[in-house]
Amino acid sequence: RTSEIVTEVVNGDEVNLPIVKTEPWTILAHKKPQKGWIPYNPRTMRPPPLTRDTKYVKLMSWNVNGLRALLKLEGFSALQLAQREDFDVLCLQETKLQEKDVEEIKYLIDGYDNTFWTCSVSKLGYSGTAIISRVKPLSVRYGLGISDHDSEGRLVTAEFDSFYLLNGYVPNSGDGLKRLSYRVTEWDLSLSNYMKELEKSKPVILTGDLNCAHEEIDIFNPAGNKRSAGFTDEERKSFGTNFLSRGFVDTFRRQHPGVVGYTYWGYRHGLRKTNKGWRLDYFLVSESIADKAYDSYILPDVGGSDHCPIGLILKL
Amino acid sequence: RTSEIVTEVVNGDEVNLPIVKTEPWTILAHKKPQKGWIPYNPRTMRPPPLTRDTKYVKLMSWNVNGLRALLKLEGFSALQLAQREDFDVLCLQETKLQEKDVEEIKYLIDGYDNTFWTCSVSKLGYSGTAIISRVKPLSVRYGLGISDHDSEGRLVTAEFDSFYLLNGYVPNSGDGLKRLSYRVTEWDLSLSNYMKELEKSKPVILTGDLNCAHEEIDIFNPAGNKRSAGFTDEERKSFGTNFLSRGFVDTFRRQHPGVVGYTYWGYRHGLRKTNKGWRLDYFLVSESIADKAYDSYILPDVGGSDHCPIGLILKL
DNA sequence: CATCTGATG
DNA sequence: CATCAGATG
Repeated sequence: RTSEIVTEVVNGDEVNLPIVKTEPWTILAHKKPQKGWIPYNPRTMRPPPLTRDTKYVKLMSWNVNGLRALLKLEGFSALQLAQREDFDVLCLQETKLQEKDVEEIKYLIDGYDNTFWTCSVSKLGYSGTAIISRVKPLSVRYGLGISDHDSEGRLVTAEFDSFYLLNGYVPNSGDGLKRLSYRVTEWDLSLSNYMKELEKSKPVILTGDLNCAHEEIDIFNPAGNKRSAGFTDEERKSFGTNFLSRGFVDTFRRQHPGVVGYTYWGYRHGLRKTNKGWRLDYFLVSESIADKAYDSYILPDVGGSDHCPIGLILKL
Repeated sequence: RTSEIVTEVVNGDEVNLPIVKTEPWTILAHKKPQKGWIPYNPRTMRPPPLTRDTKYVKLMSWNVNGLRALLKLEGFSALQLAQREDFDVLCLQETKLQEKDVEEIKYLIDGYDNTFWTCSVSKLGYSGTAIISRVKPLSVRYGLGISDHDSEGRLVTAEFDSFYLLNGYVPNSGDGLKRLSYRVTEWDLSLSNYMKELEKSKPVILTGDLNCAHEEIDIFNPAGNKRSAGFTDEERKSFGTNFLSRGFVDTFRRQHPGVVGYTYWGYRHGLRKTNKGWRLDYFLVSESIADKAYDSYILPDVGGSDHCPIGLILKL
């Protein structure tokens, strides 16, 4: 596979963007869009850049659906993405790395030498996360600290001065919803308990693929997906009770009520071209810092995975 | 993958050859070539075409290493190969088709409507053979008629007026030679018994991937492969006792003593470019018709598989 | 270094 | 329609 390489003028220079240029934000692909819903368009809906004297941190999150495959993609460059987006921390999900692969790939972006990886030990080449940071975290922990839930490498936490950053890949409920009850009653609950525990000492940020489109606005065909993994009532309710009701704010939705912004499009049937997607990737933050979220954004034009990256600019 | 498409002038017309142009015949890749050995070169070593008044049949055999992959190869056309080589019957091995795939692919070459397929039922997507013929055979049988050996779809026999044509894919002895004894004591023996049985009524032709390089001349590095599947003493001896000593003639070797002609080059390490190969594919014929073998040849320039096609022109 | 399957999403 | 693994050659 080759990612379509698009040449664009950035700051007066011609650069090759290591992206697939689909412009999904031009399309609102809802079966019955409610009145007032509009498509997310990063070109018009992002606030102006912060000035240099404002202290802030830029976080990015991306489910890469296999990091080795992404890095092999012709035209893709992690360094270029880092330079263009200028993030301080990059959180990856579904790296699908084995522990033996991590050593080779560990320092994939120059200048980001603090990297922390989880790998599934139960199923090889499955799941996996990474936190890749410019600055050294105060501490790092892997998993939930509950060995029952930690064999699939789904969570890594980095502690920074003013917050804990959790990078999670929530279990998919699977075909036939065979893992739905585990996912909702065990994983979501354990994760939110863990977050509440951490919150006692510092604000918490949870990012990653939470494998749930919360409301009808977050999925292109709500009616047709009521029993699809990621949009069951059980998962949506769990999202509400475990995360939102316990004091974590969905930063994109707070910033953009009534805006349709997807972060995932299945590979099958060219759903990305017609913007038939789901919003599965989030930045949730403790209520106490929700007002510091300056911009919670989506980069729907970055290809190479069935998910696109999302970002959060947090004022400090 | 793309096969390198080569344009060449054939009969005054420019045609795109659906082939990988490697010219292995220019190289004699023997560790210690014995005096007098020369590389096979189809451009200089093939006899002149038979005139139109001579009755003959043209048989071709090819281990395609996955027929669906071959057909998907950009630049490959089965019809073009058929037109260029003008064979009457094409025998394939390692089609790797499942029974459910056969229906779609069955009539892959216009004008060759008599097609007969075997598929492995024990291991899906493994082994498999086909006979694809312009003329309708008098009868067809699948397998050896011994159910123990017939679950892997390794043999198909077509009866024509003046011979039986057997198309076989002999079991590989495997890593660690774990199947060596089965292959030699069961398969080779059963196959040659079956051939002798058929021979009572008509001459027999066996073609296909016999998974054995018979003599040192048939492999680029004999010393290094004494315990490799396909060149063990056991397999070589079995080739001699089961086939040659029982009255079947290796037509290529009889026509070309002292000529190094390979039909297989492992994908690893670019062995094809340096002509480091094996001769694993054969046309063996009953002694009674050996003198009618006008040309037993190899087409080392046809790519798309780790084996190349071989052919036999048999006068009738 | 290819093919295939089968699991997973 | 992608990723990955593992079997096979």
